[in-house]
Amino acid sequence: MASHTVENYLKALFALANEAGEVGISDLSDHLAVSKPSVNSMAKALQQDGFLKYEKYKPLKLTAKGKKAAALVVRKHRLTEMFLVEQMGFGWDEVHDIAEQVEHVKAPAFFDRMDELVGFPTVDPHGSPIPDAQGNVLEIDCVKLSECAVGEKVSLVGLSQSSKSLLTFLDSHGIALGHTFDIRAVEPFDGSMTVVHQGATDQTFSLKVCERLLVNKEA
Amino acid sequence: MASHTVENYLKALFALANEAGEVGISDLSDHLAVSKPSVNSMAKALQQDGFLKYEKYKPLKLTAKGKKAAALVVRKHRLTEMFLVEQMGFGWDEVHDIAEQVEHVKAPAFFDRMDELVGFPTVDPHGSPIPDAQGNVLEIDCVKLSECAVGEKVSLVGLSQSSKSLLTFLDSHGIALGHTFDIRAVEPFDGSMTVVHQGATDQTFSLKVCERLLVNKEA
DNA sequence: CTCGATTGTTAGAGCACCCTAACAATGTAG
DNA sequence: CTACATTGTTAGGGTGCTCTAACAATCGAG
Ligand SMILES: [Mn+2]
Ligand SMILES: [Mn+2]
Ligand SMILES: [Mn+2]
Ligand SMILES: [Mn+2]
Repeated sequence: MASHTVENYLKALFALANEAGEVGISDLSDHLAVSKPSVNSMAKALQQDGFLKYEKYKPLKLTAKGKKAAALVVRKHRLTEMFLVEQMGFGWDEVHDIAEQVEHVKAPAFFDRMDELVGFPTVDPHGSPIPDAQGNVLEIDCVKLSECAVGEKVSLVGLSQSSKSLLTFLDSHGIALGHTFDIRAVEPFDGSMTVVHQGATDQTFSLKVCERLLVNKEA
Repeated sequence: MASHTVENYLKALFALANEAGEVGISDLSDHLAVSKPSVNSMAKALQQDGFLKYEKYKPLKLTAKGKKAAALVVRKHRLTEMFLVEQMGFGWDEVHDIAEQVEHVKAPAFFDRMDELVGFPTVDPHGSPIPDAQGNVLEIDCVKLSECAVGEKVSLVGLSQSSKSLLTFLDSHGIALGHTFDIRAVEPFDGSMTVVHQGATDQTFSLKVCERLLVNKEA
């Protein structure tokens, strides 16, 4: 099994590839808060173990083996988050840091039981998909709220880069997954949007917020 | 916070001191499956951090700080075991290895919630006491079954060194914590005991088994 | 008291992971 | 096409934890 450290590298590689396409040494260095030379030598080590294809000055590419290993760590992370929320009563803004550690436990039965107890979920508490036991990830069909037009009716299905502060913001506005928005107006100047939340209250969100809300049309 | 490795050393030190009194480098070496030179240098490091009093060729002695740190790891381990059994449906013979890893998670809220969800237990699934949040351990009043005499009626309150094979043995004989035994006979030749289990079935246990069953007189 | 077994220590090295300083390659703006 | 910013690499070193080989201290039996 991969070490705690290696698992975190793989997860970061996987996440960055899925949002930025190409992953460079610097991206990983920023994301993991580790120096570039450290990433560089880890890249060589991961290549050695067949997790990565690495060529000098070229973007890093996970191999099939690397992708699967990464997806399985993501699976453990997201199952843990789901378990923490559903079975242990934590808030969706409290679970990421705990899951960041629990994901490294080597005990398949532990995660299998979590899966069972929360009813084999397909998404985590932030709407991100949970890879299956083989490491396959289901793509979720959604767009950023910021890309929607006036008049559309959408429902919140996920978040892109759910940070603690975003989650707190959403909590304070009473917003949760599944809630609906009727888009009333888009301000051309700064891209802020005015919507009707849950068919009831009017709310205005900055572009920054709208870019991080992933929604599904046809509410 | 102490590293995964240091936490395991502290826990071993604590456990060995509580059962063997004096703890030597070799004891720890055996218990942790690590070479004696490794233990030797770790002893110096732990001394450096104030967890241990170390003098050449003398037994190792945990300081108050060391004892508290160790007890808090034990607390996390045993709360985890309790949680795994009570909330997740694992058997008492499956939880130790999982807890051995989960105990190293740095997230007080995680363990506090476990504690709450299982109702602030004082003993783990094997009858061992759970230290409190300050690191105080309650001594449990018990004796080995092997030290009891014919005619006594006792109840099982714990196990000394509960190994997987012991737990499996007990399971296969339908024995659980809280069960009662009427001591019918003690074989002078090999120390084996014949008892009435739960006031119903007759069973005979070898000395080896009887030495690991901790019981309470006056059932 | 002495010898041999046990236990503990030192020396020397390796592996995983991390760092800074210096330099090289790459890509882009002018 | 050059100049500069960005990105990546090498060199060299450090920490935590581990090991084996060799040697030293301690303890108990005879
Ligand atoms: Mn997360
Ligand atoms: Mn992690
Ligand atoms: Mn245990
Ligand atoms: Mn452990």
